[in-house]
Amino acid sequence: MALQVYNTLTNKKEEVVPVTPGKITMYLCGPTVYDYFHIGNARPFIVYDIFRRYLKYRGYDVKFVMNVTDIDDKIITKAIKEAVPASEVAGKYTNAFFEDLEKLGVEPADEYPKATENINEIIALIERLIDKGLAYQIEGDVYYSVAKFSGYGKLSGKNIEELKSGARIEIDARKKNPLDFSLWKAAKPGEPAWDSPWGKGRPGWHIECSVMSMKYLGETIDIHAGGSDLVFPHHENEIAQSEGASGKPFVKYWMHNGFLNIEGEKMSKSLGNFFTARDIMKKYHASVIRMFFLQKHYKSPVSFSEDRILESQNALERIITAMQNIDIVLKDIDFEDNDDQKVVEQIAGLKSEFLKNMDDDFNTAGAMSNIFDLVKEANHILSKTSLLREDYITLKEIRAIIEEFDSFLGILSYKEEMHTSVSEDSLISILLDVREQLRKEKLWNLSDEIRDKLANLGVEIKDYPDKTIWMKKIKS
RNA sequence: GGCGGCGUAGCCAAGUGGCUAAGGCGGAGGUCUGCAAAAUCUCUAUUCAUCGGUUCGACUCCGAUCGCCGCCUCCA
Repeated sequence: MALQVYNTLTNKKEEVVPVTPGKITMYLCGPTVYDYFHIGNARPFIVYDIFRRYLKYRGYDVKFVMNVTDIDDKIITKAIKEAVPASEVAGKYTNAFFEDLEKLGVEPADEYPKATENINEIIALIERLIDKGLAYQIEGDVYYSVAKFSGYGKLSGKNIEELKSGARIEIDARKKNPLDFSLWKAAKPGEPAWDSPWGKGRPGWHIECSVMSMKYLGETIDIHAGGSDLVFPHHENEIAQSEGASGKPFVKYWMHNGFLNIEGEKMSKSLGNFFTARDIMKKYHASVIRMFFLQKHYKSPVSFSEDRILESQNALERIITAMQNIDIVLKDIDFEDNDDQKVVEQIAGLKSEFLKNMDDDFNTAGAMSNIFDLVKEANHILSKTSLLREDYITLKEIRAIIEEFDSFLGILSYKEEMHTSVSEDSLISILLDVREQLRKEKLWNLSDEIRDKLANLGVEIKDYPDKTIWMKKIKS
């Protein structure tokens, strides 16, 4: 089955046919850097990271761009509050953004263009829109005239007349239409500003994504993604700007992820009901957070709570433990590398189920169940008293395939990074050596005391016939 | 009011017009183990919000009702 994606533009699942065969251009609306991002903001960063890597795994040449909005009302407000330059606020949280992304195991985008580094291009696009009669200038501000763009509303399914009658739209008497949005904002005293044909000012929020998408990926791109709250007005406005200027379709497939709710409400900065990703990661491994999102469909709303995260942690440990157990069994086995045809076919069947789910609008929740099918098969073999040659081959295959999938899932690092501190590692290994001696002498009281005390410190021990392994674990 | 989405076991969560409705977490019991942990085996939805309709047949399609959420204002 070919790769299918739910397209917000058509409200249907569609087969992905790239603009250029074999290549995928993908744009994700990035952060406004005025604060640390929260765990809800992390969702698109993680899920589209997984999708992008999956597309690469499937053989597409993927070019992925995410913008950084580094000039904006919120940044200015924060800068005033903290009595520092806006650029300092932006700089600080841009750095934090990259740090957190890396910790989340997100592969760097091909480009991270910043608004302030594309002012000339932004001005050029606004001029183009003015020339085409789609935008107009008032006292140093420039507005987009939505009535001039016939496709306005096609993404969000809204029409201009209905929107106009909506009570929540702020009326600015200078605008031709209340829905007209700003492309360029005249500078107020003390605000950061750039020279432009309309005087000193700064770009509106929507224009930068149009500029950067077209600049780095072309006038028509394959996938443009973001949270579902961006459908209107942000993405609607991007279409108006981009298609208004280029006359070409802006995006083939619009993808929108669902929200993270907390106690039934959307997690958001303005509601104040949020946890920053960096705080969550102090307590839970990034792989656990990825697992949490992987177990849900990206379009569904998700409730956040520590219980849910813990559930994901336990589920992830089932996979990790199986991988460790396979390693222990396979470690001393030397078998010639000739594959068993029956095994290969069986595993290929399980593999194709997984890929089928991923191809179906990135059904990661379904795909994860296929991973657990593999885990179950491996555990089943591991529990047998004596293993046949084909058992070893099956284990080897299962291990390889899960590792292969992890090239885009990014969850197996849980194991490795639970052992980060060298000094801690060596101390524990000494304790375990001692305990091993005690166990040989059947001094169970002492050996159990070591185990229990380590457990109190969050170091969990598992005894196997020929070795003992340990990992750090957070208990609820 | 308009637009979009959702309601599947104790919890999380896939899914299909028709064989036994995935998987995970949690729970119960048995096995294994010095004890733990891990693992394994068995059990944990005669039923998919409610009510109608279409159909030989629907949880899956259509309509209505109830409930929940998002967007319509900055927002992932």
